[in-house]
Amino acid sequence: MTERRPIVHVVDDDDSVRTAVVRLLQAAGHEARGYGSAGEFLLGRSDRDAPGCVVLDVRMPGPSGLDLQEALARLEVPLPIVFLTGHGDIPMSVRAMKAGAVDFLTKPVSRDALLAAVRTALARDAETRSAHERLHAFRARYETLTPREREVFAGVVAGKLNKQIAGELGTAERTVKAHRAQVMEKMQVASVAELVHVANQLSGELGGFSAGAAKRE
Amino acid sequence: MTERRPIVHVVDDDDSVRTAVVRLLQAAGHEARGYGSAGEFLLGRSDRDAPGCVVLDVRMPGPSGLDLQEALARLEVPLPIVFLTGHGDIPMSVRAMKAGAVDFLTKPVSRDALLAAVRTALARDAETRSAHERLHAFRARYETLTPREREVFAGVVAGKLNKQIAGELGTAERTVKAHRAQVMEKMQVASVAELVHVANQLSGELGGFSAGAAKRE
DNA sequence: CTTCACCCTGCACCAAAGGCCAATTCCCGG
DNA sequence: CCGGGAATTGGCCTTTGGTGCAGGGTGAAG
Repeated sequence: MTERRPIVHVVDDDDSVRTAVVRLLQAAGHEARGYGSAGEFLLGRSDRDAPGCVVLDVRMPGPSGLDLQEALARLEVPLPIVFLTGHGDIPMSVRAMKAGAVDFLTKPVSRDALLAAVRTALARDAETRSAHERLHAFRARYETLTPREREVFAGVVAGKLNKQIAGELGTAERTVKAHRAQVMEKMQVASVAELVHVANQLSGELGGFSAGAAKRE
Repeated sequence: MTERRPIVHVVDDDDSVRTAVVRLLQAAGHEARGYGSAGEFLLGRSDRDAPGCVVLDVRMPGPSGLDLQEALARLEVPLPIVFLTGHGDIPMSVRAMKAGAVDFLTKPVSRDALLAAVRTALARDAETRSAHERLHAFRARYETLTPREREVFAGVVAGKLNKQIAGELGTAERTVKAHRAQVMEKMQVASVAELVHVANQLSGELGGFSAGAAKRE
């Protein structure tokens, strides 16, 4: 895979703080880059979805750190954020944490605390990123299914018999078998168990089929 | 089911604040009870796992709110916590939020903010509680499986053929079929799809079988 | 010793799933 | 108008899955 080195983005309008943090991170072996404002950060990222995390000052001229957090949350794979501020208050920190921030540190921050938070953030990013990639492959395969195949897919995952599926779709059982084989082929799975497993993971994004009982009475 | 009314536990050493909060909650239609200390709360709960949530002051004589939070986290179904304090700081709020607190409010708190937080807490409790109960039933059924049946269970969930399972267990295919039927019976599912679905949910607690491919080459 | 739960197995039978080959109809874009 | 993908259906045959019936073995508990 593209084993890209994670990048720590440091966004702070205070030059001295920013460069100090960047150097500290680099000294600890991280790839770090500084930005003077939220806008600069958003524009300057060539690699839109490269792995990494953000160290962010809350209070800055222009868009605040919280605004930036909101913007980042809309990315496909949102970068974890470590807040770092000198003028914060409790409601602000709570809001940031509720919105998924990894940590909310106050200046002056200890070297260890910052590094620990960054490590946590990078770890979280790696996790969500790999989870996301795993699902991405399945979603891509699902996209290749024809409408009819998707219906059969749903039926199979729900534990229905070919006969039942055929009845519901108003077609012959033989047809369902054909589609079913196509589904297994396209989804690259060898057993119903695997198919269900995949479906469960995708369920959030595809509208639940939930494997609800077949309920043949 | 036991549609018990959720209870809001208010823990605060300040009598006036406590009674005020309790009354406010009761006026809003909640079942609320007050406790003067963490210890009093822990001892006074007859219904160990009744639904509800906790409104908690961080700074109290004796065990602090954060200590109590830690203690609650060890319960089978931890009660969601809304912190309410007059003497908090950012690190404290961050720590509380990281530990799963629903909100961290500062005194004086607006009536609406408190009620909103309590509503959120109760909603979260109801959710985790129902999820927990759902899994509890499955776990109980899984407990009734004999060792052999569990092995077959794992095999089936992994998408293996009866023949393969038989080979691995060193028994006849017929035997596997027998166990398999028992498993379906005991787990109260009608299809492999359902079984896999259940297994996926339990996987965290049972050591993953992950439905990894059968890989018969 | 008897009872009981658990484990194992054989035979037969039916239902369901899956592979192989082939053919028809519909509809879209070139 | 035509090629081609999608959807559909058929038949045929093999492998699996699921059930019923019957029976045997072992170890722990009463």
